Amino acid sequence: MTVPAQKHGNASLAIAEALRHAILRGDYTPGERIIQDQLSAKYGGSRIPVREALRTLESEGLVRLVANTGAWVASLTASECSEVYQTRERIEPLLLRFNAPEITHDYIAELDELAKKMENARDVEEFLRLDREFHLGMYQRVPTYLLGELGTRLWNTTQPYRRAYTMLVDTNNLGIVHSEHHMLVTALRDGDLDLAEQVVALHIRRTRLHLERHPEVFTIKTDNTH
Amino acid sequence: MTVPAQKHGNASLAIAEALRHAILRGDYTPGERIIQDQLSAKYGGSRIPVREALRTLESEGLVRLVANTGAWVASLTASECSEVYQTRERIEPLLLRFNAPEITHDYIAELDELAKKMENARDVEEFLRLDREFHLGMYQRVPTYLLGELGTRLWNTTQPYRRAYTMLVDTNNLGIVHSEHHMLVTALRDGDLDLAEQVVALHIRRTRLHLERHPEVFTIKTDNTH
DNA sequence: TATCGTGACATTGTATCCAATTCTGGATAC
DNA sequence: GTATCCAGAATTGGATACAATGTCACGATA
Repeated sequence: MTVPAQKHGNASLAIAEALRHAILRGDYTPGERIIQDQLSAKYGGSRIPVREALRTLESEGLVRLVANTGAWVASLTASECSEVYQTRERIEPLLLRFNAPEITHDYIAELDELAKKMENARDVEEFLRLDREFHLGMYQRVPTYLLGELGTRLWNTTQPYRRAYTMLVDTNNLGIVHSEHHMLVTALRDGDLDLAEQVVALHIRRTRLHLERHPEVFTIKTDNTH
Repeated sequence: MTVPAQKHGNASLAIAEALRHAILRGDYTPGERIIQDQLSAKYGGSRIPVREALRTLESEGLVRLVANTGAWVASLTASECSEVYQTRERIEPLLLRFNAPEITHDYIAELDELAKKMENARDVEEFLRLDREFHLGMYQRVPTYLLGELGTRLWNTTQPYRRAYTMLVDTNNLGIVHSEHHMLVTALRDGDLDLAEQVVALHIRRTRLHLERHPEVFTIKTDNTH
């Protein structure tokens, strides 16, 4: 895949976007080494924009850079992941509150639709896509200075483990998850923002506690952890 | 000031550090344009490490980059600053909880000392330095994956406005601030972590409400805002 | 007078080359 | 068999040069 980079001044951006997508898609495993030359060959260009793209992704927590040594796809330990989830537990309710003015009746209907589709998701990838759309979409109704980015970052860095966990429990054993989604939709429909905040926090908290009981999810990374 | 950068692979780091310090120190005003050539001349080197340093600082929220156009020292509007404070209100109590195990009796004594020194601070700069040490020091007892960095970032991006606000109200009109600091020390000494969390949140909340009543603090930026 | 090109200039973005550092694998010593 | 050390290769970091882009003053035109 060669990124055209038609215009000058967008190569690093385009590479960052492509690599971010590839990582979230699961094309790379956590802990995998990234070689600048390989990326510049793949996307067509010199190593300079690749280096800038790696810096960008590092700041998003998706890549880990070590001076004079190299870059790796970020990997989390179980306790680091737990920390991210605890952070989400505090941030996402606030994000919901910021976005509340634009969570209209029409949009709540869309959320309801998404929640139903998730129940019938055929495979893990479809479930993950819908889950992401359900949660992150809700947080992007209103433009924010940093909360939106922060929420996305927290979501992105935990993506490989969410995938591994979802595959572990299988998509039809997610009853509680679906209940919580419907509870959230109901709370929003009732205009009960305090309850909605609590449901979001509980949803994240319960998932974290589940994850903490499955440390094997965190062994998918390759051994070149550094 | 020329950064030595003796070893290969540290120039961008050194430049980032120097520039970060300069911004926090107030050498640049929010909204000020940053020219890559000027920085590379100042710190001695080519523009490549300067560019990487700018990317790093952008990810910290201290610099704003626009493709093909340039870089500016970050500036906040009143509502953006309010958002940062609301985020701090949720994050810092969690940070306190993470660090609690290492907030020993000896360290609480240090905090008490800092709180007292702050009451006798001669000028604004000294007050700001002590205030930073009091709050951020408390959050760096235990190494974290991202919470520590996040707390520092939220603190740093609001630094120019904290300075402007402190100059506005003068250092001897900060009675409530000092009371809150002592309340926090007391709560920690009593081992009442829930109360400590609440004091931190209230401390931030009250400051935010004060700031919101002083929009003139946000007019210090130069006009080339973009 | 206000608005819209238009050009030169300033500044940023990228490629190429070279230097510095780290990594690898095998030879040697114990 | 294991550890240590030392080339050589692989890889990253940085400097210079040039291309692409944006800025801004200036003048033409309505």
